[in-house]
Amino acid sequence: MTQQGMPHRSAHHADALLRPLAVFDGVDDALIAAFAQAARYRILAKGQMLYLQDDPAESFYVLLRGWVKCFRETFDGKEAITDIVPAGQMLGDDAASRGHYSTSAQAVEETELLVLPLALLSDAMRTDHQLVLNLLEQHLLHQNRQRREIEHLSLQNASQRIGCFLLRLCHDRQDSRVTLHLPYDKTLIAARLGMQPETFSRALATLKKQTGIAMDGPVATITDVDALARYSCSECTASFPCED
Amino acid sequence: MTQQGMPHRSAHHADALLRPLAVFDGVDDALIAAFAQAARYRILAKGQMLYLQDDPAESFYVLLRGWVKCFRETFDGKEAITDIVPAGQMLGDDAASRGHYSTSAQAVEETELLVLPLALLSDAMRTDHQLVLNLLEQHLLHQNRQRREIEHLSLQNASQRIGCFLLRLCHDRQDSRVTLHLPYDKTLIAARLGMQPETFSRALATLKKQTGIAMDGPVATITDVDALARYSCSECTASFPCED
DNA sequence: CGACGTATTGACTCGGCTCAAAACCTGTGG
DNA sequence: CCACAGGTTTTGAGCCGAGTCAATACGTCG
Repeated sequence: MTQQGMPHRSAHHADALLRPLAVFDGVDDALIAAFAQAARYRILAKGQMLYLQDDPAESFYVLLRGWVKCFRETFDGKEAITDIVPAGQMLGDDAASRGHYSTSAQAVEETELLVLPLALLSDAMRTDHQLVLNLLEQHLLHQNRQRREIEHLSLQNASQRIGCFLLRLCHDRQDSRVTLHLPYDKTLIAARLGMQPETFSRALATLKKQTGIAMDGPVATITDVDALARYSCSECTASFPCED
Repeated sequence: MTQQGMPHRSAHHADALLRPLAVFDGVDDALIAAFAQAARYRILAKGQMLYLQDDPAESFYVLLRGWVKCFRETFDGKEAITDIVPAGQMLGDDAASRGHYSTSAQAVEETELLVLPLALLSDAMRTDHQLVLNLLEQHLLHQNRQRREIEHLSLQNASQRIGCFLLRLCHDRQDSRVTLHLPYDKTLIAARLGMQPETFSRALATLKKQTGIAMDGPVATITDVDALARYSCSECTASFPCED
């Protein structure tokens, strides 16, 4: 048994990692086991590409640790980030019907993931009803998040978008005072929110003045969550606890 | 037989209208018939609301004629348009799992539609595999379109967004010269593209100068489709025939 | 014709982008 | 421990695209 440090050797481990995923909720054990059997383990270094937009797709992925940036780029090198996927999420599964990836994907930092054959997913989708229902459910959630992005880009200014981003990091906001660690670079957050790093910096400064938040490097302290919500969500179509 | 002018009386007619929809592709005849039986016919006047964001949902709809604007609005009345649905499309079906509508919907002009019970859809989703696969497929398409919106909002300027909008109206562009009629008001197009009417007007003027297009009221004549594509798509992540 | 909704044009403001420089931070090797 | 190199973040100055407010043209329908 190659137990410690090498989960890739063990279908048993992969099984335990796959089972909690939302897409596998209520799905037949045998099917999950089949996926686990076929799973390969892989580590990406920071900045390493996982796949390229329009590449023919043969695998989808489950992130175990780290972050992956999904983006598309124009001919002259500008990029639009469509998603930054956290650990515990599935990635690239939307290629199942299209046959090629709709975005490029790159590791933001050192990242562990499971590699799974897309063909297996396509096959399972043909027969497993629950699986398809779960996929549909996930895509609806994703769609709502995208809808929110569009609203924010056209209605909110830079400071409000940052505020909204911070609010979404406060899941546990029964407390009015929250301290949290930014999940990744400010530069990357800026890109994610569709603005330049300089703009991010300045907008964050005004956000500090307007609402009572304080920053110490990558650590934000929000003294009054409600004030932040009032400021950020005033131009938002969703009322505060910006539901996912 | 109430044949002409009153398709709402006839389940036979509804059947013929539902069958060509992408979601019903390959679906059991009996199931389609069940939907047709339950279908009600309705006409909306221009400007009439179909449903409101966050309303409990009991129906979904199939547009037969006209256009419906889907949007959400902020507390102070600004609105973000998320979609403008053409005839032949389904509407409000995403409420099946959530139980309430995620946007408001309003008729842009006089609009005919079929009203169908959402409960029937939910039931069918529980048992009919093909239907769920079709729904998933449709949502993936929709998601790609939304992704494109996000890119455009963050990368393209006003003129390029308009150009891209026009290009998407030229499905049949083996010909380099195309004449087309704008599907609805310029004001509405402007809102759809996330800009003010004034900006739209000015941006369209520069687009005329830059590429060889001409406008006569709501009729656009594109003399050189390729030139328009070169101008509009230079900041786009998709190469020209901006696939749907 | 007059009235209303739609479209354009003008003058001005302002948010965010660009280019450039400085301030920080973090890790590395002497 | 310090010096240095690399990346990240901040600050500054100037510019440009799009929003705003206001006025004017254009259509169409009564």
